[in-house]
Amino acid sequence: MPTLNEVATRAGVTPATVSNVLRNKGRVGEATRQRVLEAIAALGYRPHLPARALAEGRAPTIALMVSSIANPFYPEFALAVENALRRRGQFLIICNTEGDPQTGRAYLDQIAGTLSEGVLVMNANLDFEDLRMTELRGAPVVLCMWERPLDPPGLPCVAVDFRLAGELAAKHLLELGHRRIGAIVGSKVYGIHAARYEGFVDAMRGAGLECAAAPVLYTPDTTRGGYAAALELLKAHPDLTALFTTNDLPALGAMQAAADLGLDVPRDLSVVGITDIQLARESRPALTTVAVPTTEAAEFAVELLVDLIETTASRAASDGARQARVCVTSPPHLVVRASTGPVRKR
Amino acid sequence: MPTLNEVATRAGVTPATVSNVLRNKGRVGEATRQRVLEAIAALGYRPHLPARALAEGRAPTIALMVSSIANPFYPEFALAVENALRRRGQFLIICNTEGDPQTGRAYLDQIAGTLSEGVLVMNANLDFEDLRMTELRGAPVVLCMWERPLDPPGLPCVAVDFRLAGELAAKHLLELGHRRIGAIVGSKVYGIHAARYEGFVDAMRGAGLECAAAPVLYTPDTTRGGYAAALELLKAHPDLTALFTTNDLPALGAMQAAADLGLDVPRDLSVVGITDIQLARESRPALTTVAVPTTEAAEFAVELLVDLIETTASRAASDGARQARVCVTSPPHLVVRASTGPVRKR
DNA sequence: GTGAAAGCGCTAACAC
DNA sequence: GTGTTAGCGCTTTCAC
Repeated sequence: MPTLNEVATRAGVTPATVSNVLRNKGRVGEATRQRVLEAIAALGYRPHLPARALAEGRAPTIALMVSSIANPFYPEFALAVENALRRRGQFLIICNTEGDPQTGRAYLDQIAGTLSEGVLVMNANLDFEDLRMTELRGAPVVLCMWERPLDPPGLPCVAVDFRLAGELAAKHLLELGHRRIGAIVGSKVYGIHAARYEGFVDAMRGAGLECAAAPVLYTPDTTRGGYAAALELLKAHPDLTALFTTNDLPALGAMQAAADLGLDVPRDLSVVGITDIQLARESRPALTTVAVPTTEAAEFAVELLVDLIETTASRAASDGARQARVCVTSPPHLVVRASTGPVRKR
Repeated sequence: MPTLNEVATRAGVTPATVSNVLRNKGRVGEATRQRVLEAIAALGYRPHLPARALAEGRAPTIALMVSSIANPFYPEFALAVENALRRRGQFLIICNTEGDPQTGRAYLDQIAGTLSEGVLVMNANLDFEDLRMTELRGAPVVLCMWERPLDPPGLPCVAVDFRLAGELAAKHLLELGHRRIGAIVGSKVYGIHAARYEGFVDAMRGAGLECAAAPVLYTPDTTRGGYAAALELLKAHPDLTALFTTNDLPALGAMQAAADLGLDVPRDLSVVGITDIQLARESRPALTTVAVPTTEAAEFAVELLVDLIETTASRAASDGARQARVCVTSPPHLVVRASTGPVRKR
């Protein structure tokens, strides 16, 4: 591979000039610029990114930490992130933590601040301590889907009003006349679905329904989890006419469970989810859900991260204790499809 | 961030020694080793990956080119790749080409051989010329899911016997007594589903059925595509009792179309796919499909790529025209679920 | 066993 | 406008 030096020799200039041409910095005469560009083309020169990273003190990649890229929601998000990064000439490294804080830490230790300029964190079950440590080491961190806009985590984040999402889902069911509503809450462990459930509870209370009356089940945030939970819930409470779930995957699972129990969705049972992943549109019946602005969140996250990287670079670790920035997306909104319908006596 | 040099000073040795300790190379006295390790721990030293990459002449990442990481099959594959890479201390960069050769080329130009030591290519609609160019530049390339083990592409690849997959799917339908079978072939454009269809045709011929009799439709390799194709096929040929599709996504779409036409799967219509993505298990009815060894393919691909990287590094571009290696996975196998059943007069 | 020195390919001050 | 000079943080021969 040709180096910048060889380009310089061939064009009869010094490396510095080639570098300037390459990055449109410094003043370069039009004639020289042409000669340099010709040399670059002739040699097929391409900048060596690690060398540039070393010299600049910043690498052209960012890391996206997810528990598993195979979870259907993450790829949609990752795609949006990659797009935003590509526009800025950055590259995306995918880090699967497998929900294990140790694996996450190992990744952070290895690449944060060296190979990766910054870190994007989707629900990956990371230690907040590790993340703060990462920040201190000079690699900005952004939490990608914080659920409580009003209750920031002490780390920069993109916040989505998931409480509202839960509320909208619940209100939709209430408006359809449902009163006996079961709730399936994904991943209590990670603690990220609490706000959604709160929104649900608020709406129920608002309708004069004491929520303790509604059966709740906590379950892993997967189709399988939703399936099992729905089965259990529906067997224990045959009078339920609707199921609220904190995520689309469990909702999809719940619909399968209903089918297996011989229940027709939405005639016998209404099901509503949250997020609006691609699958929600494609399931039969298509899932009614509260759509979350995924792409917007991804773009905000990248924007915020890049911003932090710039400022971190400039202020040379002056005031560490500054307020962590939080960036709120536009609100989630209800998408009515075929999985919900008016309540019906059975 | 502390540097290797600082570690050396603190431990009272030279950088070379620290480097040796770090990589277990060269002889280092046990006492010194201890002092160095202490210094590393005390300072919280972590190697600067770009610097190492520059010095070693090789970066610790590989690039995975896919048309879109949001396509449900790729994340499963990407997960397996990431796992295999992580075990080897390499990192994964995701490159979405959006099915556009230009975008692919831009990626290759930027990172192949600089940021990325090698390139893994999933069906990403890349120019083979660009790939060969990439190889010449010193960055090995591996095609991840070549469909014809017997007909290598002139690039190193992991081959899966997709012709057999098609054959198995067809034979399954034939054994169930189906004779009027429609075929939905995904993405003729990319040319990657031809072998699957060939296998289907072979099996049909083997059963004494002239295949021209079976209606075929080419369509994008998506749920939506399968949906539209199935709708068209079933309307034009109401006598069809089964649908063969070259991929799971279109198969899933076909099942939706059947449902929307009031057909019961599998009573009125059997549907079979190829691949066995996660969704296949989770759909209702669960999809009968021919499972492809995804994880194995991912592991083979990484192994092959790493191998090529080593040999490329050692033989200093001596014999360029060597035979491209092809690595064949274990054969696909039929997974019978609920979407296929015995033929029934209607 | 450990140290000294050169260099990987590039950027960034500053001098001319 | 363009060249000169130092590094960036690490690995790697080769002396000692």
